[in-house]
Amino acid sequence: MAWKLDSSQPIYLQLQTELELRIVTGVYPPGSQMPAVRVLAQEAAVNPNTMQRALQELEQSGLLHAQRTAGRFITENLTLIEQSRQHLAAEQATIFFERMQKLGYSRDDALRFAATLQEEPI
Amino acid sequence: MAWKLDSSQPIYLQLQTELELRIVTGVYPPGSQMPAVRVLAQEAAVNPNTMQRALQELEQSGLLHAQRTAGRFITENLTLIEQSRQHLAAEQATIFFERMQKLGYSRDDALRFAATLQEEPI
Amino acid sequence: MAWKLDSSQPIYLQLQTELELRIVTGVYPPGSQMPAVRVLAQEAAVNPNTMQRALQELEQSGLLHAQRTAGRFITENLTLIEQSRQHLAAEQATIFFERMQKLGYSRDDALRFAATLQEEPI
Amino acid sequence: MAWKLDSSQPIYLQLQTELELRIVTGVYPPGSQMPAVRVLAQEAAVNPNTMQRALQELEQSGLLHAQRTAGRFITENLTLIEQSRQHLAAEQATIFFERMQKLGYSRDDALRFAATLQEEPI
DNA sequence: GTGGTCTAGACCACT
DNA sequence: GTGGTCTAGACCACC
Repeated sequence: MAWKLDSSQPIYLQLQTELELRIVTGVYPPGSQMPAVRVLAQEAAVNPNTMQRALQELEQSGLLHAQRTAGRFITENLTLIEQSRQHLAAEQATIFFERMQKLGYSRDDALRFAATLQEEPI
Repeated sequence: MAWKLDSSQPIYLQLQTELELRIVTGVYPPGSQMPAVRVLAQEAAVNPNTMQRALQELEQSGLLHAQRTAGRFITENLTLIEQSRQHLAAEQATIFFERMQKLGYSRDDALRFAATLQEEPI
Repeated sequence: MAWKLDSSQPIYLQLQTELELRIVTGVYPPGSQMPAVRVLAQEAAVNPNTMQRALQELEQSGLLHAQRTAGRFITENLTLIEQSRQHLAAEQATIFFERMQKLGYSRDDALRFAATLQEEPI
Repeated sequence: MAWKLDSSQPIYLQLQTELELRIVTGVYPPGSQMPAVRVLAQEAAVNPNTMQRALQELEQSGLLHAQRTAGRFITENLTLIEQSRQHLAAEQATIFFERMQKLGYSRDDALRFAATLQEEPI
């Protein structure tokens, strides 16, 4: 699985977003066990500590819970997962609005512009 | 001025987008002279050849035109600049739609979601 | 059974408190025989001499009495055990008051505060 | 200043509690600048990363805020500090109740017992 | 094997 | 100088 990381943001935040995305999209289904920290870290080619930090932050949001020796598990709370999905979506929308504002589009203008786009506009 | 470059894309494409953005937003106003290649290259901390390539691509699009000895100038054709602005905007909108699709939002859903966002949603 | 020891206090005092707690709470019932020193020492992962010292101190308080060859026995004097229970409780209350005083609570304030706590306050 | 650490709990949690205590009791007054991470770490004889972790957790609670290059500052929000004081007090009270319960005292019994204690009961 | 903690030491951006 | 991030590698408790 692809772990694309860049230097525009701290790695642990990017890992956090990617993990959240995978949970929200069902790559890691509700109630299932997460791969071990060390496995994920190797996949993403980062230090286990960095991956651990990303996982811990997700744990605070309740999306994950760790069982000392048994591993980490995804929450079965679908409401929480749906909230997370909306959180990620809000993030994307905000980025979009920010960048459009740089180009001189108000939020309304940006929405109107996007609404008139053809399927493959570039 | 900031030149943030990453390795996710060829450098010259990132330079091109940044230059386009500056022209479109009036940092480099219509009809004015562009800074010299060497200056721009130093600012962005890239090889002058790479900057040269980005500028040449912009010449092809008509946004810039070179005058043998006097340097490069931004076009005075405002229609062209407006087209470029819409091109950049379309790029952003496409990125937005792609990411929202990953999250399970259709184009309509994405627009509806964005429209309901408050000012400081994150 | 858990023997959690730290370095904040002499080991034998910690052993003494733990043994007292077990007698008071009936883990070692009145009149019954104590496990052998060596067994206790191994459980707690301490030197038998250290455990021996803790037991001797308890003998002085009357909670235990040794019978030449047969081993050590817990007292059947329930009044003595009850006194010991109150002694341990007083210790805890004192610690509580000390820490609350550090936080700016007088003894009365501390009691009033504790009385208003809900079941799962943290 | 004393930094007493034991192994009964993760160090960063103990540091967190100690820092909270110092803020709440005015050792570090509202609005003032905290000593630098490296200074605190040396004082407590721990790794700067461990101290940093403790500080970051306090930052999440709002008790501190970091200014990238200028240092960390204690909040001026007295309400927040008072909340923190009550939080620490609730922690102590809970520990007290737990230990008294081990000794066979209900919450009411524990309070009644503590209320009858003389000044120097041990 | 698992997650959790800690240390040592490095580099970065910012001022 | 400051805080922030990252890595490498160690040890622990638990089962």
